[in-house]
Amino acid sequence: MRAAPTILHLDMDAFFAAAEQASKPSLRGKPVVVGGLGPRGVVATASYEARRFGVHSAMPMAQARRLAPNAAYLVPRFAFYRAISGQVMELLGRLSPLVEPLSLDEAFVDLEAGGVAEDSASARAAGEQLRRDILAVTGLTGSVGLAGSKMLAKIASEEAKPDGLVLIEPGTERELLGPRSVRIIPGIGPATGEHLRRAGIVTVTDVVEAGEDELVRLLGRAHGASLYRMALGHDDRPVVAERDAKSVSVEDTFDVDLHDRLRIRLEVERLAERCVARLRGSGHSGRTIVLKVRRYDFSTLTRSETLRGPTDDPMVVREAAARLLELVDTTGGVRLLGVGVSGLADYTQEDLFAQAEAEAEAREAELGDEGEGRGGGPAAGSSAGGEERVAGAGAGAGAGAGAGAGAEGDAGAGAVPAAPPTATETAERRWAAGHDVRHAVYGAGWVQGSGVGRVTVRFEEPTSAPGRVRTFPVDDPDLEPSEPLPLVPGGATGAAA
DNA sequence: TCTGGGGTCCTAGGACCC
DNA sequence: TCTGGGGTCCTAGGACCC
Repeated sequence: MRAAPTILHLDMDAFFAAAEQASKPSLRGKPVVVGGLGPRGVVATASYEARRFGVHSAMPMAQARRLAPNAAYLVPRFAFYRAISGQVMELLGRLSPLVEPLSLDEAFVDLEAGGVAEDSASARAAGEQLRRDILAVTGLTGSVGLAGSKMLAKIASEEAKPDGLVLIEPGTERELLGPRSVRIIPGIGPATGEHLRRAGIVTVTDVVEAGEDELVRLLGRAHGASLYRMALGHDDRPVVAERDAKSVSVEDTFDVDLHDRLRIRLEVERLAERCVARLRGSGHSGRTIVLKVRRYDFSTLTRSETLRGPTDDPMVVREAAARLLELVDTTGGVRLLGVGVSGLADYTQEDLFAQAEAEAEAREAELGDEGEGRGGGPAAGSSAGGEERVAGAGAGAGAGAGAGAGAEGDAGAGAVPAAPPTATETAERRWAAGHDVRHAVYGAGWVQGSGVGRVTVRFEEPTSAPGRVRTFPVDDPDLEPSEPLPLVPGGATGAAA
């Protein structure tokens, strides 16, 4: 806890929805919901207009449609959001070398380390200037929290929403937090909140009065102790610029539960390959393969296997995932499958030196197992790990960085169709709601909807007046998908990440 | 038409070692 | 052949966050 409020937390306001409104003049001031449009989609972000109808993040899309039938429903365009996020992060980088992104729309900044603020007045000035810069560069609003710790800065930005700035003066945190619900403390979710409530602990003051021992008894060592410290306003966690990834995973929820064992196996293998593509794209390999299965009744289980050494070989991961699937009973149907890799190592197969080292270590471990070797023997089924990685080295050499690019475009929020798409479905998929298009005659626009062989386009762009709607056949040769346009006049934005 | 996708951190039990 | 404590690794599950 520092004496001056020089830790800044930025949170963009209703980020995905606001980006869509900035991009589409006809949606400004109207309820907009961004999320998965399939039968099992959920809300990623609702605009403030949509929130007035009770729509919020993580709500099933079907429920949102009942609450706000007249809202605009759009699929997320992650490449677009990533490009805007990049601009925002660039602005943060001008304030300090210590910028810790938490997601596309959120970050901590250590203003003191950047030398741009040393007291309340200079911190507030930096925060206000940042908000003006973000608006000028992206056309979007963000809320800023300033405080002497990360936790308080985050609480402050929450209080500041939307489009505001709140500074918590060091020394005032106890009286500010005291009467508030424990739920304002980051990390206290519905389950912990309910657990505490049953113990008679509702406010932050209640937490302090309960004492550390009682909290540890209720919540366990780490959680209890950290909640107690947070309630006192004690939080010394530093802003950390570069955090290493710990795992990479992909998962799909299917529009309809999968029953056919062969189909399930095929999907697991496809997921394994996508996962490896992402793994390689991030320049990693990993040791532990995790299979995730969500059954028809929403019960979720995971099975994992740790190899002797890290791999980024698609075949090794695919086969491990397939072995793990053999351990799972899928009777009754499966709604979600996922494949992940953890225990990441900082190199890929192309890094031959590191690879040779890992193999030497693997051999040592193997020998060691018979003698004085230490700690846990090789996991079941891992015997293939070492050898197959060698086979993969040749195949891996060519793929490299490009592999990750495939993951860029995949919109996470949509569910996967249960059957191969028909030609019409494929054409309609090209015209995903909300995506930008260009027509040879009418110019720039975006897809308002598609179905029964037709696509409806609204012709407008970020800097134009609200435009009008026209409908075309899905295979109209004059119509083609296009890149997002800059949100601000003369802005360099928009291009895919 | 109930409930996405990508992460992080923690706990708890068992194996194994010293 | 009875007790024991500490530490690491692995697996499975759960809470939480955006």
